[in-house]
Amino acid sequence: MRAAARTAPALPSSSASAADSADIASRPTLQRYARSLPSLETPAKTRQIENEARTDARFPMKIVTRFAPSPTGFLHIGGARTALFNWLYARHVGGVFRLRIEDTDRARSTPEATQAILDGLKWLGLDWDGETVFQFSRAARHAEVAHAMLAKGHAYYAYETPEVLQRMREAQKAAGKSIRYEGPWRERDAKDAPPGVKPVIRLKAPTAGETVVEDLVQGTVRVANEQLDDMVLLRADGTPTYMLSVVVDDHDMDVTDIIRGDDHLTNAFRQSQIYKAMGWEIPRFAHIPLIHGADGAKLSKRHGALGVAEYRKMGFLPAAMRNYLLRLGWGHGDVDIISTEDAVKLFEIADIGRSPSRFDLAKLTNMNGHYIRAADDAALAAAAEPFIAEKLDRALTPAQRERLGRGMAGLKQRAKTLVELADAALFYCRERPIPVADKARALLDGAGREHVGALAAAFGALGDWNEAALEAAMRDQIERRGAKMGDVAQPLRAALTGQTQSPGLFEVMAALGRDEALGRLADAAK
RNA sequence: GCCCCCAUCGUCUAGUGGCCCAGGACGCCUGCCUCUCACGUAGGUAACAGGGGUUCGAAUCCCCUUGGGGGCGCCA
Repeated sequence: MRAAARTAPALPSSSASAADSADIASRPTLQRYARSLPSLETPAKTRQIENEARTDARFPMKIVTRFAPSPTGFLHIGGARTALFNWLYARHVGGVFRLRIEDTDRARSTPEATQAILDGLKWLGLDWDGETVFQFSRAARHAEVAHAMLAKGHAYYAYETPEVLQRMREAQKAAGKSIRYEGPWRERDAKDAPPGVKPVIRLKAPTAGETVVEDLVQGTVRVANEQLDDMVLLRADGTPTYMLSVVVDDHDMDVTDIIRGDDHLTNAFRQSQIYKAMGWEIPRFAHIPLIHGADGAKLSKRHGALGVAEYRKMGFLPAAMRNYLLRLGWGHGDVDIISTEDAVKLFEIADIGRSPSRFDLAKLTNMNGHYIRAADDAALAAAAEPFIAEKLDRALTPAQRERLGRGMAGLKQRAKTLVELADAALFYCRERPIPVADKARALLDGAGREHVGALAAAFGALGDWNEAALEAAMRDQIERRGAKMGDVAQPLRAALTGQTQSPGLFEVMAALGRDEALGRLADAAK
């Protein structure tokens, strides 16, 4: 039946590498499916047999997932997670992950939003296979399918205007009835059509029985067909509705597994009716619970939902973001820290949870700290540099960049975001004389300044400028002066960094380098 | 209003009938480490929504209630 579907206009093909890996995907994947299916009852078995059939050499079974956002705003956290899950699953089974921009709503779609989504996915490191499909460009094919359904008797013309429909809905609401289309055109002949009204094409949906969706996350979900009405497939202006477009595109793109938000669960019923009407194979559905805000309310643009770009600006690392999003609704035992590499190995749809979760910035921040600490020093310095340059309002000099690189090991223990890291790193990137904070200045009065002066002399006499030598010299001075480490260390820190908090002193001096460190001490001892 | 989904610490979750007077992580509190701040480390706080069943035995299975969420467009 897949073959029959090949009448579609050419779609951009998937990447060659993905096609090459198709055979590896077949066997183990089947077993995984058996596990990930909600029950071992008849439907599951039937589905497994269908999968067997598709291992036919001409149409090797290949998993195809997709992410299909509509470009009406930025890529928010929920969309990002949906994309991540689709991406992970495709990579896990050696399948294909595709991107489709659902821009059929011409009034609300913008190129800026499309760009924001693309940028967000790239930043998150979710690469997709093949070319991006723009749904609007396929409108003619959607209309073609609507007319094919008309020809098969699975659809009909309906002549109500939007205003009439609106009144019908209001009447139903007032009468306490469920809101469904119950117009006369399902049975009436088109020749009775009122003049001047452009018709829509509606699906002739079954009125008896029930529609069942075998959802990989929610299990078997069924609804009585009398609850579902005859939805519009093609608008009066000849453009397709979402419900039609998704089905046609998913079919034409050979999508086998649809992982998407819970809010689409009821759509799945209607969509499977379209699949059935066209005689197309129904893909597997996995409806994942939505992410809510910290207060439990739906995450929306005006309710704490930020675009992925905002998290980037707040100094979160893509790897941390992926890990956090992964743990929102998916788990592998009780492990929290899971690298993307491991996630690709472990990700199973069967392990997706069924209950909604809340977005917790504190936990994301903690995870980000973990990834910062684990990051490579040079890579981290490069990632932090734009944040530092922005705070300084200038680019770093080569010398400052070197100090930053040498100081990174200590810096990264103390930061949970790149913004914090940049703040903490600022003193390495200042030129003498460095600005001194009030609290630090207070430490450089009287006794403090004397300590610094004595220390400067001792350090200046050192042959080797390294942490061990500096520490030995300092301990020696402390002993001679009959002081305590605590009394001497803070003034020294103030002189070196202009702050009261910093990485370890010897590390700071080593990273600063002899000339810079001694210079700063001299500045403070003046 | 009708339909669908969900329900373990404040949050993310482990748990698929006995190993659980419920484990981990974040947060919060306390101690230790210590030149500051962190990191690390030792501990503490805190949950099976309620009610009925089934069973020798229920966080786990069933039903009801309550609560939360989603959908019901010529939006996607």
